[in-house]
Amino acid sequence: MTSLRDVAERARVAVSTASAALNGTRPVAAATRRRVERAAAELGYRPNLLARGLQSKRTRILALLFPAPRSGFGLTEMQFATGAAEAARERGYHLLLSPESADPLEELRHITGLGLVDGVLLMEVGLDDERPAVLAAAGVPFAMIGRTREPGGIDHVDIDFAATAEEAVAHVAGLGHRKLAFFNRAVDAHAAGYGPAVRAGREFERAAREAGLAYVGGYRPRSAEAGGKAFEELLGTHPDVTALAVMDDHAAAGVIAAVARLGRRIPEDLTLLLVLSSARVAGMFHPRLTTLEPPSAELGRIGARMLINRVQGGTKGETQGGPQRRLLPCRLVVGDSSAPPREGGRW
Amino acid sequence: MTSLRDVAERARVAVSTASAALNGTRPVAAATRRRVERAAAELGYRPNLLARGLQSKRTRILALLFPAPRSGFGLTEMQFATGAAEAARERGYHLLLSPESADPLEELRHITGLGLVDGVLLMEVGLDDERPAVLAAAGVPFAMIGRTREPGGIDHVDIDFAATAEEAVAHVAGLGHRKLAFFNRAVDAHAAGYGPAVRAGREFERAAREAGLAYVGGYRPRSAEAGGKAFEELLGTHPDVTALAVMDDHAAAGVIAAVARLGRRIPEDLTLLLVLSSARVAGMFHPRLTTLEPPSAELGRIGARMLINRVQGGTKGETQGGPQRRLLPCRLVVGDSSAPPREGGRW
DNA sequence: TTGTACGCGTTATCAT
DNA sequence: ATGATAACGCGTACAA
Repeated sequence: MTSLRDVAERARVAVSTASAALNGTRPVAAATRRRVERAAAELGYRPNLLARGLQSKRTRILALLFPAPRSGFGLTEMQFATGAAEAARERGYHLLLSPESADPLEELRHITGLGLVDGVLLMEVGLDDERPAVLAAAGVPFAMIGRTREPGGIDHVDIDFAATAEEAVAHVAGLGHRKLAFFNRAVDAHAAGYGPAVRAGREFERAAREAGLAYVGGYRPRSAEAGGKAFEELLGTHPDVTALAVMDDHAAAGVIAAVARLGRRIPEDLTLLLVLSSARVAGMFHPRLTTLEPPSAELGRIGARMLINRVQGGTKGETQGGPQRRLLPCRLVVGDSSAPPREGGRW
Repeated sequence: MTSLRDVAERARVAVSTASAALNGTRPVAAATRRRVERAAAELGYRPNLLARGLQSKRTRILALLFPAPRSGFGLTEMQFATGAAEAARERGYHLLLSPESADPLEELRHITGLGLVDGVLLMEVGLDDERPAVLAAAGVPFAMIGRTREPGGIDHVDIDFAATAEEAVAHVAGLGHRKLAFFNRAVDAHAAGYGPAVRAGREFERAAREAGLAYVGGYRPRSAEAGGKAFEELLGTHPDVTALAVMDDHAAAGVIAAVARLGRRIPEDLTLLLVLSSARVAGMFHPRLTTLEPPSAELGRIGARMLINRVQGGTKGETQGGPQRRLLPCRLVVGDSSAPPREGGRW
């Protein structure tokens, strides 16, 4: 391991001069700087992050608190990590993947107590998540992908459910549909406060009403079987439904199967929207489903950037001011499951 | 940040004694140790990883080199990361997610030059991957998830394609099928040396032959459309095919659509196997596909453990010996796409 | 403009 | 068994 000392020796300057020359932290004669830079290049010098961090109290390492993969945990959730890692690298930071154990709060205290990370990125934030309070109390910079019920002054980036629902409703209404049903994601017992489910449900209902569409909600199938069954129930009470948005991949598969069983077709008899899933997954269905794809990697990227802003704000005086908030709509990817309703068609 | 010095003062001992008491690195009187431990607990002391790493030359941080998510990059690949992160945490290590840039080799030199990580975990290893050589030359401990053409003495964990193919063939043959076709994964131009595709292709052919089954290979559809087209071509030359294994999710979707177009059914007219995909994805198809699911998280876990063994082997004298190698078969998850062939059925 | 000296928090070495 | 002290590699006052 070649150290700054080696570089200094080779350039015939003091270590502090070498440091200054490379970091530009104080005026250095042009000639000297060049000697140092050349020496550093020749030796392939890399500053030791540990030593630098020990001294400067900043490691340029961020932690992403990663929940244990539950069911319903898909590709999109995982892309938070890749997006965040990329954005971090672009700004000279590193991302630590911190899997959450049984006791997330203890995990949090652990990872922050080590002095290893400059800040923490939270994902899968529950409406009543306790982690923000712990972090705030500990004085650790953090940002959220997702948000609590009242994010207040906390930096966060989340899906813009209102805009997403509006776009979905506009798409459906534009095709001529008059009644929209929505199958929400099943809430795990412990995750009753799952933000996306709550917000999406609320916003779809609101958007439909504002667009003058009849709306049917309340279903939360968690499997293909449940999806098919929910759909049949729905037809029992609302045989005039012609459009359905589903927020669960498996439930959508069940709906497709149910439609086929009934001898009907998509999209002729039903316009089907897949909500919060990747176009990659939607493309595996037959027909290819119209999708509202969350900008997962982008959420991760922006979350990381917010956190870095916050971390640097402490010293550099940037972004010192108010909280950073950002809401991103899903992208509507129109597939082969969207079509105008049949004239006077009923189930 | 409460430091060891604070603990020492509170326990009225020297810093070195406090260190020894907590780490058991040298004999300490029971009473003294208890005083130190109590002081540490009361102060909520956490050793500073940076300082420890600076001194001991070991950071207990591993880097997972993460390729830029290409197409064909799915949930299973991402589970390497979560598995590795979990295993690392269980053994007191941390996992750094290192996205690969345009120049992977430079990336490698960068991440290893920082003195930040004790070792590197490689994934998506190409048959002629250059990274192992770079790491070996740099003297950086590493392990691979996947393997090069000749892994030689390099620690690695990979899918056992031979056993996987045998299990698939046995399943199909056990149902009474006499002819098996295999649609391999499309190879990206730059990834001509993609191990899983090469090995799976070879092993399926071998396993079929050894089981006395006729075999048709050579197809590499990369999309749903291509999958459907490939299937129709296949039927043109081999109308007696009754079983098909597909290693690409989208291609499988295309095959399902093509079967429906032809007015035939799965599994009655075709037994369809999805290879190297998650049961979660397979469950979204209709019918639910029989799957050969790779043990992705387990691969990640074992890879991380191997790496940790290797890293610690340097000092502790463990695992000093030969290379660690481990091959894990995929898990056969029988779905609704498997059935005996129709009597005398032809396409 | 440059060099010297100290400290970050820890472990390791050497006395005691 | 314990305490003082020297590193680890770097940044940063302060002195020159």
